[in-house]
Amino acid sequence: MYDKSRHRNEEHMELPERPTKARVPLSKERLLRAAVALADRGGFEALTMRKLADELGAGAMSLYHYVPNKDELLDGMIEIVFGEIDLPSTDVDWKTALRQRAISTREVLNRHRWAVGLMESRPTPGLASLRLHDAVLACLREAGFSIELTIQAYSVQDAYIYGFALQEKNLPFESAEESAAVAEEQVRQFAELAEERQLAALAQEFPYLAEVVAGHVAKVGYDFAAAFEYGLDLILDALEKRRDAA
Amino acid sequence: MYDKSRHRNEEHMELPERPTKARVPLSKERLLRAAVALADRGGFEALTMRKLADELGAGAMSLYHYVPNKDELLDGMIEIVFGEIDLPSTDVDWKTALRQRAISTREVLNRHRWAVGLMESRPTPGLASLRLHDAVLACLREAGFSIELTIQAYSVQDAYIYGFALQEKNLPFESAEESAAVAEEQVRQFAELAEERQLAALAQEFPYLAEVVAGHVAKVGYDFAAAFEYGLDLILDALEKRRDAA
DNA sequence: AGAGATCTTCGTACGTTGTACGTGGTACGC
DNA sequence: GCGTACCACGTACAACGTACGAAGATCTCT
Repeated sequence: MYDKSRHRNEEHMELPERPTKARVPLSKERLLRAAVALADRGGFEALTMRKLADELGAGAMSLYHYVPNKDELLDGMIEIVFGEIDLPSTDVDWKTALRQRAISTREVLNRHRWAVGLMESRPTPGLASLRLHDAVLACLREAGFSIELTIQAYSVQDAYIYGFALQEKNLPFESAEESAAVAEEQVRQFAELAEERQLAALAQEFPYLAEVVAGHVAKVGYDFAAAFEYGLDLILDALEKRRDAA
Repeated sequence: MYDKSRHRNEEHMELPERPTKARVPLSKERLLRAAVALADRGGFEALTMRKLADELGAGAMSLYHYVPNKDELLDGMIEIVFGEIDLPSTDVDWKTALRQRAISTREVLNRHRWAVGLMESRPTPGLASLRLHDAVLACLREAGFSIELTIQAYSVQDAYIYGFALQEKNLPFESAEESAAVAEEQVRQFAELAEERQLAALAQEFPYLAEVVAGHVAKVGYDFAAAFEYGLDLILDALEKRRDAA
């Protein structure tokens, strides 16, 4: 990093030392943003108090002036993630609005994969989280869903969204464009296992799996965004029917 | 635990020392079962190589004779969990069969909450996992679903099941019976936040959230099993319609 | 029976983590 | 000038995963 032991201006021939970089004061805001960036870049296990401090050009213990412990740091980071999710619009019909917020949620969770599995589990929701919850509930209630059906609708949607994000969590690639990589990966897994059992025997033992992998995924690839929206529409349409049947 | 430094039968006045407990030899099987039990009891963070060794009356490094590292230990544990999930029956119609395996999956994931978030993410699926995947695909294909629709159907179901389990992951209570506890918890969270902002202001800022929490959840409680099955049936029925429309 | 050889067990030690504690420096009121 | 905050950080400790190599246990072959 840089030499912390040097004195201020004792040696007047020193470099100007770019005051902007070093002089930005620490703050909870800055901590959280740097932590999110670090986790995005290196994954959850790269988020270490020491590494985060290094990133900020500070000592590890300095962080504890702004955050009581690592758990609260995580809470703050999750609040940032929740804040990035689009609230359902009030200008369009409920299905379009909820569809959009679901897609937005998936995008955000794909940007911050470390957050999947932490967001729903935190015991104390923050303001951004509450705001989002309230907006979604508002959208459903104003669309004529009963309280009971609203709760169910929320439960189904969120389970689906977070479950889908969970499955995408540690895919080897980043964006859905290079979907052919999935096929390669799948096939490679088969090949790996084939070292223990014979490949033919494996395809024979799991014929339907082989059919799907070889016959479809490997051929046309797999578009996660499209798959997500298919299931999403399936759920939203079904919810609408339940509402109208009541 | 017990005194590891004692010699075999040097001191003949020793207790019979229950040979069954201490004499059961270590084995990968035993490791995995003990590890699952430990994680079930104390949560994921309680699963430590040292604690696991203690549990087995062994030294920490002894474990590494049966498992190359902790990650492979986790893989083995996850295989056990997958093995506990009921395969879809071939004797009943597809919807009943898949309904049953979904319910079984939720139960298993509720028994082993530490596994949620690990199972889908492992890069190398085991045999139990493959067996389950194949059986589910078989069920759908034989019910007349096209390959494309089969993939979609699988994706939607699993996303929903794992997502639901994720939401249940760190609930404060174990079984769904004491569902009133949820309400209490929810209300307590409101009360906690009310220390920063006023309670009335909070209910005013999030009116729909307040309506749902106070107006319904707190009154009738929340039955997770029923909610799960409601969403599950919604999805399965919708899938059936898509199949018949093709 | 004795001598390797092989299989299991484990003590010690290292590097990394979160963080308790106390110390030093800077800023600002009087 | 002198406290009184506040802010930054060095050191230290317990707990973690695990590399290394040395013991003990068991088996094999003569």
